[in-house]
Parts: sequence; structure tokens; C-alpha cells
Amino acid sequence: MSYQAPRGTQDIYGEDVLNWRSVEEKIYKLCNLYGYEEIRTPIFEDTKVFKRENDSSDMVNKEMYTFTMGRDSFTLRPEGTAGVIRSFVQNKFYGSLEMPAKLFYMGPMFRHERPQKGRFRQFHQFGIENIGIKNPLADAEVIALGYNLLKQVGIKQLSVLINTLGDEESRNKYKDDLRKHFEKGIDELCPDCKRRLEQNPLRILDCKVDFDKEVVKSAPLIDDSLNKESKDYFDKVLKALESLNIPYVIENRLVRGLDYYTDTVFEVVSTHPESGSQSTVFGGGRYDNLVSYFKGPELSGVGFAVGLERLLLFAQLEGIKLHKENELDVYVISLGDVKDKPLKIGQICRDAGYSCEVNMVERSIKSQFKSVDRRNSKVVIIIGEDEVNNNVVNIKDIKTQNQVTVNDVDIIKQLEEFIGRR
RNA sequence: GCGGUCGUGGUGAAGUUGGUCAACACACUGGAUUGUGGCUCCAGCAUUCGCGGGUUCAAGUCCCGUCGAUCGCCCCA
Repeated sequence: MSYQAPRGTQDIYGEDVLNWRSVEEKIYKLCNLYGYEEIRTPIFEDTKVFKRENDSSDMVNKEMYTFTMGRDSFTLRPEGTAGVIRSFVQNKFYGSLEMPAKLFYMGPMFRHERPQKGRFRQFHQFGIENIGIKNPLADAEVIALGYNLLKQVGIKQLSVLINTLGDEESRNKYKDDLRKHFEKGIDELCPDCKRRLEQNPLRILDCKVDFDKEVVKSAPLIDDSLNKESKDYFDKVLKALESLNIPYVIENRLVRGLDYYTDTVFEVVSTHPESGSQSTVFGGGRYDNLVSYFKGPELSGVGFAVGLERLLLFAQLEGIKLHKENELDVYVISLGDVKDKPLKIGQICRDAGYSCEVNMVERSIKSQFKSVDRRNSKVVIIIGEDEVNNNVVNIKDIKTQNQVTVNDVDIIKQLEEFIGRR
């Protein structure tokens, strides 16, 4: 036990890796259906890409893996959007790609948090970004993609929460209203919220400490501050969701942790009783100012990120079987001094498309048959010294127990008869 | 970053107020059945209880530290 994976990281292998691959394949297919193209950005970026001015989120301020090489400061990406937008601007996608640019990414992210169920220091996200147009239909389509991923995986116990933060004008008005409201009740707030009051009063609304306090309960709602455009925009998003038969719950305290969101924000949570306190499967929203922040044109975007560990966890909680059993066609048993014949026979099988395992350990036929059972092989080929001398093999169909002796050249013909063509 | 619980073989775990051999089950290996498995029976399988230190004649059992897991807070995917 002298070496172990760092805290909050994990090795993915065995059955797990099959589940991962199954989900990854669903993601690729879905993105293709919706016209999203993959983008692979660096795992680390200049720290400034993530650490933006006026950012009050914990993620950016105290959870980043940052290191310096010479004069440069780099950071392991804690999320995917910033890198994609940086790339979008740097590579001038707005000039070469048809708008909107529809990009997806998938890969590891890093945050130095205290691990718990559904929360890791290295975790994986699949995310999409729809950049270049501002249209409520785009918001709805983005949510639909994520929703359909969960549906295809088979997750049933979920809830789509949605809210709007309004456009710049509406949000500034709302922030002012909130500040005014909370200033008179400031003494009742927890220390975190006192800090938030200055930096981002919206965040007080989903504080779990002060959640129950009268000041918070009586706080003004965003609806009252929304201008007509923002209100219309949100209504159209909701209408579009309804037309797609996506059930949603308006959660007017939902503000989300990243500071760059404007207008629509959403979060999909597992409602499974054992999902734990990290119940968000995916979350995202619209961002009006991120592209211009990265010195690109004034373009709006919308996107989300799915936590793959959580997706897998919730699928497991609901008892969903994601992968097919690994099936083996042929197991080659070898007995005595048979030289390299088993290997050659194995190769003949594989060349014909049959999956094949060749025994290479000198051991009893009994124990080799145990391996056959364990591997769930359909056919067994038995090779002993006699078979080598006579250029034949014994070939047995496990299901029917039917065993025949055939010449080496007829092996494939016999396999076709037993288990069909490959 | 804060608080609670926990850490025994490949796995699930029992280990009483600290006192011979660290139960039991599954898995695994071998044999009965030495070229034909899935059943049964028999045998083997933790010089050691996450790691380090301390208390004691004696510690898996108590104390401290450390690492890790887990639950909640915070945060978020």
C-alpha cells in the first residue's frame, strides 16, 4: 500500500470502463444527431483564462490546481467552457464557421475540493457550447440534448430546474434591489453571505445556511426586475421546452456558481433518494459576455456540462445496465507438448473474426474448462499431442455439448456451423 | 476549508469490559475424477488487522498523529 492514487482521483477499469465507454458512445452519437462537433482543448491553460476579474466563485478562487513554470502561471482546467471560448476567439471560429458554432468537449477536469460521493478532484465532463446566436430556441435545444442523453442512458428520476437571471439591465436592477433588501437585514446573514452581498448578491439566494431565514424568504424575486425583453426571452425558452415535451420546474432561487451566466440558467438534478448531496447531473446557461471578455466579438453563447461520474452513479442507483456482457467465441485448451499450434489455431479464428483466448499455462484440462466457464466461451477447441501429430483438433459446442474432430483446415467451417459467421 | 463516522485476506465481513491458534461465507489453488467444466466432498489460502508512534506484562481492540473512504456543510458536474 505504499503507492496510491492521489486523493479524489480514481482508476477506472473492469466493468466500470465498459460503462464509461457505453456512455461515451451515446454522447458521440447524440452530438452527431444535433450537429455538434468535437473540440479538444489543452488540459491546462494560462491561469488567466480561468481566473477572470470580478469572479467570486469558489471554483476559481480556491479550488484551482495552479502551478508556475518560470514566469508563467498555468492552471489545470476546472471546467470546459473557458478553454473552448478562448479557442473560439483565438482561432477566429466566428469568421470561418457558420453561426452558431456548435462544439462539444469531453475529458478530465480538476478541482481541489474535499472529495465525497459524486465529487472528485479529477472528474470528467461532457459539455456543449452553442456560440454565436442569441435565440431562445437555441437555449431549449441545448437543454434538450442534455435531457435526451439522460433519457437514452435510462435515468428516470430527474428534475429539470430552470431560471432566468435576465439581461444586463434586468440583472443590474435586480442586484440593486437585492442589495437594498439585504442591507437592512445584514446582521442575520452568515459570514459567507455578507461577503456575497458585495460581490454577487444573487448567490445569497441559494445559500443553504440562510435558506430558511426571513430576510432570504422575503427577498425580491427576479421576475419583478425583468425588463420586457428578458421576460419575453424566458417565456419563449419555456414554450420551446414545452413543445419538446421536456418537463421543467421554475426555480427562482437558482443562480448557479459561475459568474458569467446571463438570462437562462438551468440545472438537472437526480431525485433518487440515495443520490447524496451532489445531485446535479448537468448544469449550464447562457453567457452574453464571455466571448467579448476573451477579446472576441459581441457574441452570445449557451451551453452546459455533464458530470460523467455523477451520470454513471445515478445510472447505477437506478439499476441501469449500460454495457453488454463481454462474449468470447472460442477458448483454445492445450494439453502437453503442443508447441505453437494453439497460438496458430487462435490466429486462424481471429483472422475469421472470432474472438479467441488461447491457454498458455501448463495446467489440467479441468482447470482450463473452468476458465471456459468463467469466460463464458461459446466454443472450445482442444489440442493435445495426438491432435498436433494428426493435424486435427477437437472442437466442442458448449451449448449443445456436441464435439467433433476436424482437420485444421476445416476449423472455420465448423465454427460457422456451431455459432454462425462473424 | 469545517464537523461526524469508518479503515481487518482477492471480496463481504465477525472479532465481547485489551489476554492461547484472527470466526464464517464467497472467490481462488490443488485433489477425489491424472484428455472434458458447471454438482458434491476433502485440503490449502491474513507471521497480521490502512500507515507511523505511544500506553500496557499484553492492543485488531485504548491514546495521538497521518493517509484514505464515507456522510453533512461549503461548493459544484
